[in-house]
Amino acid sequence: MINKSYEKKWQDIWKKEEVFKAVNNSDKEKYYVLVEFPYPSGTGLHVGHVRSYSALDAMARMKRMQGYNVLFPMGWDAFGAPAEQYAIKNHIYPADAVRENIKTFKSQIEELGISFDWSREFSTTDPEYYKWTQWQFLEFYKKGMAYKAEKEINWCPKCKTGLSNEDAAGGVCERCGTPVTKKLKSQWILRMSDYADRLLDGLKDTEFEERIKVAQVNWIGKSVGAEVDFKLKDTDDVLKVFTTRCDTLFGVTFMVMSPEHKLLEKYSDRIKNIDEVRKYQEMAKNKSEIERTDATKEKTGVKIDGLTAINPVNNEEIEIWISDYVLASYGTGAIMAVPAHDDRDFAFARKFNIPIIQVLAKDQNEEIKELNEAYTEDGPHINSEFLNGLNKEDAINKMLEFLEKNHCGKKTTNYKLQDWIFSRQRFWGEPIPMIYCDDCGWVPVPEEDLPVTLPKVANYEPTDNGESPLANITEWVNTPCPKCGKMARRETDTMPNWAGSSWYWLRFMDPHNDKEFVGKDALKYWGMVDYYNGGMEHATRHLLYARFWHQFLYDQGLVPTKEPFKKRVAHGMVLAADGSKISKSKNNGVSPTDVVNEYGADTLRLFEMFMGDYEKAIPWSNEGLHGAHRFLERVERLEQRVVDGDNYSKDLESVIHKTIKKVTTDLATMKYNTAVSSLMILTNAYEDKENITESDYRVLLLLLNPIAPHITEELNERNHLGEMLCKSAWPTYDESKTVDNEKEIGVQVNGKLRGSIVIATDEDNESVIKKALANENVQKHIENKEIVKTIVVPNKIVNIVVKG
RNA sequence: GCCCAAGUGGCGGAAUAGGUAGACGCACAGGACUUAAAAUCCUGCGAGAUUUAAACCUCGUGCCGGUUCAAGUCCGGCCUUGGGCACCA
Repeated sequence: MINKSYEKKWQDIWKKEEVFKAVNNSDKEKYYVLVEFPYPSGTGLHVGHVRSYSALDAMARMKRMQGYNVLFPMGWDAFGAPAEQYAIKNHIYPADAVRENIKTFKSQIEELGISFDWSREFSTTDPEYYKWTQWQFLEFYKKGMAYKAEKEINWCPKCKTGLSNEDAAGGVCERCGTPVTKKLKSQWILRMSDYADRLLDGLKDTEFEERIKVAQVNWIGKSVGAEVDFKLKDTDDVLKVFTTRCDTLFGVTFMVMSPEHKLLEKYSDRIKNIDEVRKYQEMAKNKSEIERTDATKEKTGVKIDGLTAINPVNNEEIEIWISDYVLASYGTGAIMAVPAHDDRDFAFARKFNIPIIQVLAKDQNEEIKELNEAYTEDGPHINSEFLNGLNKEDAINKMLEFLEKNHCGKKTTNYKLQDWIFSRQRFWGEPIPMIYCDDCGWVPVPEEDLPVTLPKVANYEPTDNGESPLANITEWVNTPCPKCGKMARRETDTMPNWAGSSWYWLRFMDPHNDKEFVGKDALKYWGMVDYYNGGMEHATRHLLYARFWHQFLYDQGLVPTKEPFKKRVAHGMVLAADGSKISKSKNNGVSPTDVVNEYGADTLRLFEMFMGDYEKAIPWSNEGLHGAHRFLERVERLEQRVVDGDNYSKDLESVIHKTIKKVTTDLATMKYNTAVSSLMILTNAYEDKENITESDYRVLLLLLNPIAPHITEELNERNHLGEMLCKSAWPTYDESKTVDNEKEIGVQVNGKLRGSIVIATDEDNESVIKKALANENVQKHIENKEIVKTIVVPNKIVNIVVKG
C-alpha cells in the first residue's frame, strides 16, 4: 500500500547520500533549473507552489538521470511588508517571524520529496546574503546608476511607503489595493530607463514564452516619434512636445501642458489667470492616480491667458491649455493637440469650442463633411502644404527633414518604462548603505563595513510622517562619516522587496562565498539559468528588475552572460474546484500537507502534473486526485506479474520504446499531462499481460520516477530490480522500434470516412489502393461512379475521389 | 480602445509541416466478485435517425463564409472568455 512511512524513508536516504547535490567545477555538462523562491508567508505552502515545484523537479530529476550536473536550488525571499506586518500583528521581531515561517515552509516542501539541493539554501534576509545586495547597490551608486532625487512618486497611504511604478501598476498599491497618491519625496532611484532599449533587445536572446515577452514589451512601451519645439511667443523659451505623428503638425489647433509643467511657474507673472491655474493644479494634485487617468471622465482644463505658442510649420499663433489628461511623467509633459485625428484632443476641443482642422483625408483626398469623432485612419494628407497627398510614412519623413533643417525638432524615442524608485519607508528591508555628511554629502559605506545590519528594536511600525521607522532610532542613525569622521547620518530608507530577488540565482551558484558575491569560476560554469519558472504576476516586475540588474552587472564585467535566463515559463494557477481563485478570505484552498497525509506526496505530485496543460489554470478536483492515486496503486499491483527477464517482452517492445520517447520529450518541454497519460497507456498494456519481465517493470518505474519518486524507488527496491532509480541512467529508445510494422488507416470517399484497412507500414501505394478499393463499404460508395483520382498519404489515409 | 492567448463530450483535457476528432483520466450506467458494502475487474459512454441486433447513415471541435481530394488545424469576418497595457500623445 502507498503510505507515508516509505516516503519519509526515501527522503532520508536521498538526504543522507546527498544524491541531489550540485557540484561546482564538475566535468559533467551543467543544467540549471530554477523555480522562483517563495515568500515564506505565515499561511504556509499552497497547492500552486506544489505544481511548479513538482514540474521543475521532474525536469531536474530526468536531467540528472541523463547525466547532467543539475543545479536545482531553493531559498527564501523574506524581506518586505508581508513579513513585517505578520511580525507586527503577532508581536514578534521580523527576523524571528521569518525563521518560524521558513521552518514551516521547508518542512512542507521536504515532505513532497522535491530534489532541491538544500546545501545551497539561504534567505535574502541573511546578513551574509544582503551584505552582497548592499555591495551591488554601491556598484550601481559608483557607476552613477543610483541617484538620490526629489521626485513625485507613487505613495501608498495605507502602507505608508513610496512605491515604484511597477508596484503601483493600474494606479493601486500591489500589496493592499489602495489607490496610490502622488508625493514629492527625496528617493534613491536606479536608472533603469537607461536600459529600456537593452531590455527590449535582450529578449531576442531568450526563449521566454510569448505572453511573457509581450508583457515586457508592453511595459517598456517603446514609442518612436519626434520632439517638436514650439516657440513661446515673446519669450526665449520653447514648449517642447513629443508626438508620434509629426506629420499632423498642420492640424494643431492648441497645446496642452500637464498641470505640473515647469514653465507655468516660470511665467506665472505673465499668466493673467494664474489664480485659476493654481486652483486647477491644486485639484489635479489631490486626485488619486486612478481618478486622474480615468479615460471615461469628461475632460477638464484651463486656458492659459497670457501665453501662446507658435507653430513652427506655419508660424501660426496657438492657444495653450493645461489639463490633467496630459501626464507630467511621459514625454515632455506637454502635447500638441490635433483634435481632428485624436480622440482625446477631439473631446477636449469639442468641450471648449476649439477649432478643428482636418489634415488626413478619406480615400479620395476628401474632407469628411461632418466630423463627429476623431478620424484615426491613415488617409492621404490635406491642408498640409508640402505634405499634401503623401501617405503617413512619407509625410513623417518629410516633416522630420523639415524640423531638423529648421532646428525646431528631431526624431526621438520615448519609453513608458521609468527609473526604479528604490527607497521604501519600511523597517524590514536591506538598509541602503549610504551615509549623509553635512560636509561631504552622500558617502557610501566602505565595503569592509558591510553589511549594514538592522538594529534589534521593539518598535518598527511604519510612521505617519512619511519617514522610515529607522529614522527614530538615533543610536543607529548617527554614525561617523567614513570620509571625514565627523558625525553624520545613515540613510534610513530600506530597499524594496524586489532587491533581494534581483540576483539570487547568481548566489545559488556559490552561496557560501564570503569574498565575492559569486566566484568567477562558478559564474562561468553555471552560466545562464536554463529553465526558470515563475508566476505571470512577475512578468513585468521581478523579471524586469532581475534582467536590468543582471545587464548592469554584465556591463561592469561582473557576470559573463548578457541575460540571466534562457527560458522563462509560467505555470497556470491552481483554482478552487468551482473555478474561482483560491483566496484566504474565501477559505477555499486545499492544504498540500492534508493531501500528503491522506494520499501521499506522489499522488499529489502526479495529480498536479496530469490534470491539464501546465501553462493554463486548472481547477482542483478531489476526484482527479483519486484517479491519480488509483493509477499508482495499479502500478504497485503490477509487481505481482513480474517474472525474471533481462529484456523487454517482445510484444511490449514497441509500446515501451514509444513511451520512452514520449516521456523524454514531454518532460523536457513541460508537457507533463501527456507524459503521464503515455505512462498510463504503458501500464494498461502491462495489465493486459499475464507476466511482465523485470526489465519491463523497471523501465516503467524509471520513467515514472521523476514525477512519483518515492513509490517507484520503493517498488524498485522491494522487487530487487537494480540500483536506486535516481542514481540510474535514464532509459533510451530505439527509433526503429517506435515504428509499427502494421497500421490501420482510414479510407475516405470524397473526403468522408467510409472504412479502414490494415496495411504494412512499408506497403507500396498500388497495393494500398487495391486494399482500399476492395473494402466492402468503400465499394458501396464508389459503385457506378467514375474514379477521378486516388490520394494516398503513406501510413495516414487513403482518399478516393469519385464523380457521378 | 490596443496587444497576446484560448474556445473540442457531463468534466479535466488529447490530436496542428492539413490526413480515421475525442487519446488518457474523471464522472456516470450496466455486469462480475461479495451475505452486503468498499475496493478491484469487465463492458458501455459526442448528438441524432433507422434496426430485433449489428452493419450502415446524418450532424458534430464558439459563430458565418472561403481555400482544399481532405479543415479542430489554413485564410477572411464576427462572438465569448482569460491575461497584459491603457488619457503614454
